[in-house]
Amino acid sequence: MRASQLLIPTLREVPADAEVISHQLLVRAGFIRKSAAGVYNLLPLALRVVKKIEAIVREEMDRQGGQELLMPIIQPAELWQESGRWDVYGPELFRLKDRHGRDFCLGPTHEEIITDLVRNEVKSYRQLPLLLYQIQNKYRDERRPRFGLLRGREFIMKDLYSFDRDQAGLDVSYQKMYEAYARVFARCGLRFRSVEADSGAIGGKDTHEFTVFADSGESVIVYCEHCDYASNTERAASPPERIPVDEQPAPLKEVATPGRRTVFEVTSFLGVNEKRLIKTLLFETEKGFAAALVRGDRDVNEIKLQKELNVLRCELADPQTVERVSGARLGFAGPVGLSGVKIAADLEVMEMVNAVAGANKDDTHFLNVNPGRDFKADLVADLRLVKAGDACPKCGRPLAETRGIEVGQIFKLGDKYSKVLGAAYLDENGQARPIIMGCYGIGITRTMAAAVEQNHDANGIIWPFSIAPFHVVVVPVSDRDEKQMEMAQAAYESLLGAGVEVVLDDRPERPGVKFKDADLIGYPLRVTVGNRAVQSGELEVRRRANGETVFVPRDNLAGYVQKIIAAELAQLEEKAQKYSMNAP
RNA sequence: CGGGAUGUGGCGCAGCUUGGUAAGCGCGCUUGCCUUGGGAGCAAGAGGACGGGGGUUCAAAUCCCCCCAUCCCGACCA
Repeated sequence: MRASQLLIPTLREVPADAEVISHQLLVRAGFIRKSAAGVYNLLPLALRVVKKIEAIVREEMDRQGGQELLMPIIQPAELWQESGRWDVYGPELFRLKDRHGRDFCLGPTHEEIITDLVRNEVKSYRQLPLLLYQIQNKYRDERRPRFGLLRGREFIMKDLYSFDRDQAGLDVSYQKMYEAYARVFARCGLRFRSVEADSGAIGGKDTHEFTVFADSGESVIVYCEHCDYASNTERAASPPERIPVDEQPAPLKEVATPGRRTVFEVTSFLGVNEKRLIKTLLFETEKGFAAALVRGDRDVNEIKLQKELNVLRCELADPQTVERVSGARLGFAGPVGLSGVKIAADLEVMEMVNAVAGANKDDTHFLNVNPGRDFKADLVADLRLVKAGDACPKCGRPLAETRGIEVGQIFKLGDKYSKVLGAAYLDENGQARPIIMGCYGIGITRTMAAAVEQNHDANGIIWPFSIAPFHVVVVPVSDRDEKQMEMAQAAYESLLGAGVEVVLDDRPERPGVKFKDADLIGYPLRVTVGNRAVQSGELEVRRRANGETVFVPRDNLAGYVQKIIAAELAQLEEKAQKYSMNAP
């Protein structure tokens, strides 16, 4: 392709509305343009990248026996009503009506549609297992779309659904997808990790997220540097820290703590360690108020809490509510004598002896609070938010923390959807059984953005060879120098002939402009044709990633470039290989 | 949804406090000359009526009200 004819509108300045680097660079380098908040045009370069990622995904899905199909974006409300999610999904579901007033939605996911399809078409155990997938646009009316392609309202996703006879079959399918996912992201040149995750509203038990390490990521994950443990903090388990105590419970005692509101203020005023304080946080749920108790130096994991309380809504109460419910200003709530509130205590709290806690009275705390004796917990569970430095639940060594972008997630659904939607098969004995399902998503457009987050420098994007929109750009230094243009043209044609994806930058621009654009766009290789090349017959091949430059005789160019590309792809394949048959 | 901010040619911004004497700058774009190894130079041009609506005023980009859009923080997140 000739740059003079391609739509690659590069920008010199950073767009004012782009915050994260992938958003800035994709806009500046002419890959995307915004249409509305969270809705983007994918320009020719971006579409090429998307297609590259899709091709890798297809290969890996097919390798595991996946079959591609295509399901509708517009989905009838009836199916969603049948599964119960029409009401549960909330305002995030894009809803619309047709001219007859029938309700539809734009699919945010396709469990309903695929389950409907399968329940109608699959009747026998002989038809199972089945791995069906599609690559399709998805719609979620996010409350707050942000970060460009990282969190859009319209995005491209690959979703695969597995259908098995039983749990053992599901385990096999899950295993296959785990391997496929690791291979996909390795081949895309991403540094990632599979992490244990929370299954959220989709339900199901086992689930892993594939997370690309990046500071701009929205998920916080903890991982162990010594073993293979990694988990989203939303779900990370936290074995209680055992603190040996040789004290005997002492009598409860009230002390004045005037104006000491925070954990730090109270403990330093009383001269005790934060680990001795019981932090009491009030939450409002649809089932009433709940108090979460954790040690003073800990934070509450609201997702764990919500799960343990078995509620849909769980929000930290505001100060007025706290005052009303506890009878004291914010900062003086405690479990002792707290009534009308469900008390959920973290495991660690139950082991405390002679602890400090709020007295539900202004400017007052209790000393020598002993769980069980001074208050009863309605619920004892792991409620705390894991953070860096906490012990790894697998090997006990300190965990590290990092941020990441979730590019894929795999779930074991079980019979959640097949039961409500009535997707069953007849087994060998003629017995009807629910189909056991799994679902597996990869954010294609998000993966593209994540790749930019991980692969860029001050000058622009550095595409991995496997997903670069083009492999090479040929840059004649002067468009007015006939010999250079001729040589560039010949180089371009020889590369084209060799099957290399190449752009000839034939624009009448000064060399600086073309070099800057080449770096910004992120072609992995640049072939420069200047006077030196004309005189020596050797072309300059420069690697975008490290600036390394090699001079290659013109007749060897195509072969040389082919070799580099092959080597780079082989290297990625080698990384992918490591993940094969290497499951959770 | 709560809090904050912004909206002026394609992009980035100034002007708004103290209404009038102004729509201005840089980049980009067009034409010509010149230049050609890291976003050159000179010259001449095209392009906005200031997010939308209403109001105050002799007079509004500037003041007031409503709405919309966009971004940030939070909440939320198959």
